[in-house]
Amino acid sequence: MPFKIGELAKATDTQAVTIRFYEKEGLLRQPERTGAGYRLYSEEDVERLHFIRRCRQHGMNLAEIRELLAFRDSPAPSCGWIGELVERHIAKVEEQIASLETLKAHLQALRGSCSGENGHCGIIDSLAHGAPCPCCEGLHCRLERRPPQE
Amino acid sequence: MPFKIGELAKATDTQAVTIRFYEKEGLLRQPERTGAGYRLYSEEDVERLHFIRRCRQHGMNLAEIRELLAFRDSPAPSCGWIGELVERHIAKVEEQIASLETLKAHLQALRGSCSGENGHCGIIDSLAHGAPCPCCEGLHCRLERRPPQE
DNA sequence: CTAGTCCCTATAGCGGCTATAAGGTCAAGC
DNA sequence: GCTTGACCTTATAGCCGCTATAGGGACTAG
Repeated sequence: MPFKIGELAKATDTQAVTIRFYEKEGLLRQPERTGAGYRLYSEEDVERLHFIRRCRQHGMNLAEIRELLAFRDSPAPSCGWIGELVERHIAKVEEQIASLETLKAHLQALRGSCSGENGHCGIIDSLAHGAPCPCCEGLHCRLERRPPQE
Repeated sequence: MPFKIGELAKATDTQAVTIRFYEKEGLLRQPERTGAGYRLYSEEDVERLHFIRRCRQHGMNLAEIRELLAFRDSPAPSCGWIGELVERHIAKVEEQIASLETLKAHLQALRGSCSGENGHCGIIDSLAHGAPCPCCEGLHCRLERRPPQE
């Protein structure tokens, strides 16, 4: 009945390396091993990894996920703080959206600042001398730290 | 008239380490040095660094900035591709916004899924068994890769 | 002459993976 | 039995754009 890492990977749409990474990070338990040293998983692991991946899809970081897993592993009677965690999360997402909207407006203005004529680029000029982008005074909005895999 | 790295840092709201990093990356030239080895900068460097920081604020990565600087350093007659770069950039920002809006909706649904009663958390349940967040099938939306400095 | 502020280089770390190297294991087909 | 190929293992380095740390030198004011 137990299965190897490739199957867990397929079932959860996660790369095997990532699974081993989660194990090293303590998000997944150390699994049983076959005689040859292959990791062996069960349905329970599928569920746990699903949980982790859902959390990642919701933009939670590994520290937050660790907290949630700890709760899941030993449920306390009150879970109000989980709602609060989600709440805080929503607030962060809203901030990001607002920041990106401002950025977009600024980029649109930038795009319009060059006529493409007389061997001189207004965009370059604006970038050198124009007003700073108001969206992210402290360089908060780091887009594209990694490009979406294409 | 030339000034040291601290002054350049202050003038452009950039950390000295970051300036040295840009130099290593080839975005800033190797500056003159004092007898003691201190870097010496001019107004031109302020302008160039300003340019770089503006680009960063607009969410451009260092590779894109390198392209723009190359153009700035040796202006060609036609600069249509710069407009296109900005255009592509706007498209990416719009994608991000859309992705975040979907995420937000999903988080709000999640928040509503727990009554906080009978020692059992609906949010945890939804995360383990609910539908995946549609916003980022391939985990495209990596929020918070670095938290905004606080 | 000391304290404090600036500057220098070099190296490691952040998050969440991804990629690469170099090899072991197992089943199927010849 | 022997090869081929798909799978598994560990270990290490790299991605990006910095940030932090260690360990030191230079310069100024009191």
